[in-house]
Amino acid sequence: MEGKKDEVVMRKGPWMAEEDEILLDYVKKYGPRDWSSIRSKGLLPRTGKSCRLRWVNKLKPDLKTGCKFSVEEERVVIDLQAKFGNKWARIATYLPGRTDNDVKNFWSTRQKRLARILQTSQPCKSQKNNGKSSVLHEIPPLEAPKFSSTSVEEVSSSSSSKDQNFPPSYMENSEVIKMVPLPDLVNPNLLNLGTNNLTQLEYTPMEKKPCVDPLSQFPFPQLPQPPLDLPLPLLPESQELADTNLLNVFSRQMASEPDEDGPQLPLGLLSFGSEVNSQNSGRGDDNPAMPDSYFDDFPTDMFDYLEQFPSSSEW
DNA sequence: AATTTATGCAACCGCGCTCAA
DNA sequence: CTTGAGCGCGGTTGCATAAAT
Repeated sequence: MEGKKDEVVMRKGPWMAEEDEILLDYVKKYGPRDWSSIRSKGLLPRTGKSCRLRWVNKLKPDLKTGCKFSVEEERVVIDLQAKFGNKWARIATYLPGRTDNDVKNFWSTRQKRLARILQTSQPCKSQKNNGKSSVLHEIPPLEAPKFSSTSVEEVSSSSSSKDQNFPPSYMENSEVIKMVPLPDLVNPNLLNLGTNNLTQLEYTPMEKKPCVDPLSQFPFPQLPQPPLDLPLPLLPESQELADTNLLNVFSRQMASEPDEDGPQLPLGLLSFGSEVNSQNSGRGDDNPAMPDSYFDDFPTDMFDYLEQFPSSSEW
């Protein structure tokens, strides 16, 4: 039926080098627009959508393809996700060389990883962990965070008024992001990280740098010196640093009201919350870090991750 | 070494928005 | 004002590869 209308069967799936060439050639001639005319001109048996996607995600110049997110980039994503929600395209405008798809994939991978870590760190869960306990295993009981909630709020207030056309100046404005001190939620020593990794990191302009795996280069030369005179810790595992950053963001989110976009939930709190709240169902009363509204703002299906696991009584 | 499982990424799908006819 | 094409975005899926067993 539909295949007949154009007498050309639309191709789907992975792109071949020749197709890429054709697409690049088209963009050179006509610019990155009128994607559907690529098909109508008979250049490629691909939909305009597919062409556009290929261009945006793979062929556009200056993309950082095949390069892991640096810690700076991670931080930007985490903070902006907290601020904007899942507005990947918007977040990507702050990350030169990254596409919305990159950001989206990065985030979902991260969410999964974190969920996994938190699941394996459930205290009663002896099961077959094979001693590969996560660093989060030893996170102390949650206490009320003591920190200011400046960073994200400031970003909000300073940028929201000109949201519509604010430039991707996230990293050009040194004032924009200042990490607040890590709250007591995570004891950096237990994480074998040291406070200095987790606090007071400011963004520096992210001009084009050679693409390197940031985690192999820790500590990062472009980051300002840590405020504390703690010895630089050994980097445990790459992911752990990243996850600790995420926890840092969790903590800050807990201290600030979710914005209109609604925060996507840091899964970490689910785990922490369950432990804390099992003691006092009147959460929020005894535990200011867990206001009702915080949980109420989460999408209902976001607990799905954890629901797939047996209850503690089954362990 | 073979098999299974986990992970990351590329690409597709569906929805909603914009804008020209 | 309506409508339909084009486009952009966010969510999801499926595959390839890495890691674990």
